[in-house]
Amino acid sequence: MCTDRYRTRYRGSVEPGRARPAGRPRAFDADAALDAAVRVFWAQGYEGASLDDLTAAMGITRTSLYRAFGNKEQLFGRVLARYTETAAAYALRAVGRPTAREVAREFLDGAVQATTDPSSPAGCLGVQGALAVGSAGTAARGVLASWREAGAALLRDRFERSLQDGDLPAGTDPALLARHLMTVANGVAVQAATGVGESELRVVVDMTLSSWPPSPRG
Amino acid sequence: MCTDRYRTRYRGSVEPGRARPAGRPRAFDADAALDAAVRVFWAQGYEGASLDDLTAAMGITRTSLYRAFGNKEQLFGRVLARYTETAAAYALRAVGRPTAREVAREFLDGAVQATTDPSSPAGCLGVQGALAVGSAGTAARGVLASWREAGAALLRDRFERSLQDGDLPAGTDPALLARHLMTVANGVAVQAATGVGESELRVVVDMTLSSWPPSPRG
DNA sequence: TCCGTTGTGCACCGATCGGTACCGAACCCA
DNA sequence: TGGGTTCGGTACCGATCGGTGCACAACGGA
Repeated sequence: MCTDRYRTRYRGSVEPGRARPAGRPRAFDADAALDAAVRVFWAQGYEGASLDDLTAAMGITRTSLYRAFGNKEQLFGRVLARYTETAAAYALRAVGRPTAREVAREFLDGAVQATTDPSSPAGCLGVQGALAVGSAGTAARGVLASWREAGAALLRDRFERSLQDGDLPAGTDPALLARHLMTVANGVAVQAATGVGESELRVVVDMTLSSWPPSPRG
Repeated sequence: MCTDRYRTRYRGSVEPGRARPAGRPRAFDADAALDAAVRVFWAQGYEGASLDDLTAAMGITRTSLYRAFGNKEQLFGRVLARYTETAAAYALRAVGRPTAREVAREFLDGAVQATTDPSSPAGCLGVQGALAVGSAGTAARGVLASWREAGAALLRDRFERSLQDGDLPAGTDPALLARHLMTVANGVAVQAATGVGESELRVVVDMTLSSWPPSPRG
């Protein structure tokens, strides 16, 4: 049964000139399945993405997944490669720019666009691939997001007071200043978790503070 | 058996004037056990920290943990509160400073120190509480760390070329420029995952680029 | 028509997860 | 010395995890 469906899907995913390999043809589009796996890992992280989640999103069975992609870890490798050449392509685009300043602009703009695109999971697979959690940890995830927001609110309230005291130039947005600091601090946390040491991060922070408060227009 | 040990530990953790509660006294120091739990969650994240990991580090049994702290989620709440008033105390210290600039300096300096202290797990519990993974995900974790490092290397190589071309001022450190951009980009990813939208992050990026390349001394 | 090869689907594996029932031990009070 | 109460340790629960064995289906080639 289902021969027609198999035929159609298979022929649709193979260029006309290629010789068909031996054995029963695959009943699904491997590239489409991989794209579906990207979204699952992106949204739920490595451990948070169960095989049931993956197979459901990819529309294939456990056995087909293992035959086509090896195991979960190897699938994640394929997913990361695919992510790099699609959603994270802005990095390669950026380093192709003619000046260092344009590189920086393109890199950060691309990061914002990729991590906030409503048609994709929020954030970056490379950061939260091991950050997101499964269903058991969604509660803790929410608690931590609130915790970080509380930190931003703490800074914002403080800067509002600075604004009233004339400690900050009029027209400054306290919420944006707070968000800027939180962004750098969270980035520092990710760098530290990656293994970057204190001395190097100290210089990064010095760079950030070399012109502070920053003006919102570059 | 073990009566002496129980007596000693119990009396040591209760102020002398307090009436001892009814029933068998606790055989462990709840505060010390909580501190141990902080380190486990900090290093391994919420889901990555199994009850076996926690009980082993805290030196108590499963039953004692549930009786003293409720369940895993409630224990995590206690852990987060404890973390806030110890390792993350720099945030409250920062907002107590007299000027906005000193607030920013203290906040970022404190973040660096807390996340890179060799006597504690690397990173920030608030960020990687849902970032770190258990034993099953350590491989993926390493892959992702390498992936982020590859991104930093990509930028660094590009800026080295800029330096040779005279596109960047002599004396600039390409590695530090790359690290600075990666830090902001990773921070953006965390913000986006927390729910911050594109427009707000765009302004944050504009702030970063308003003076770029930054000088290493603020 | 038969064979070799590859994909599919079902049922199942051992391991580990968070959480708990149960009972004896250790305390206070009467 | 005997209840009341809380804590500690063992042994266990159902659910879920990643991964697999096996029989059958669908193809190319002989």
